[in-house]
Amino acid sequence: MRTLVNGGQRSGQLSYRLVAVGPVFVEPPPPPPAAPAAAPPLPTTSRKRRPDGQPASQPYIRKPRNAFMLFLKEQRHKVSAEKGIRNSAAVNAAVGQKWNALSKEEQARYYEEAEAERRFHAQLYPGWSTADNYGQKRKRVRRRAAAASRG
DNA sequence: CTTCCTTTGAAGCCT
DNA sequence: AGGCTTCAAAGGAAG
Repeated sequence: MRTLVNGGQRSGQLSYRLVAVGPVFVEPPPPPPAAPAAAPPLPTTSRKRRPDGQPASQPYIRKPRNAFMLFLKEQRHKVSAEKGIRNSAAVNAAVGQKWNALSKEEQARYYEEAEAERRFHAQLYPGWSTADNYGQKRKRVRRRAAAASRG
């Protein structure tokens, strides 16, 4: 269990109020197989656009990051400096290759951290689901080609 | 100013 | 049940 602080938030835009409004934290979370060393970071604010038509009083709750996203965030600066590339799309692709080159043991650390972040996120926002963010970004572009080419 | 690009993974949507 | 789509990060590029 972790104390909720207004950790990495800017300008106090997001506030995590964990007042005792209900029996939300009565049950302890399932014990993780391997206790995460560091506290999963709180969801950060996004520079991308806010949901349309939603009141600003309601903070935008972001999806928890998956294992690769954690790896990406950790390696982005290094790879960018090493390869001398600043374009994120190119950097991400390079990090993707590094990710695929990792052993399962090396990847395991990120999967565990991502799992811990998901649990923490679920505690922060018990009723939240990924569907809440559907249609909140982009213009609902059809990207069938991307899904098809990955198969 | 807003969306795209680009990656993998999670998860909801839709058939 | 399984394929498809969106969104997580992120910053230059494109519109």
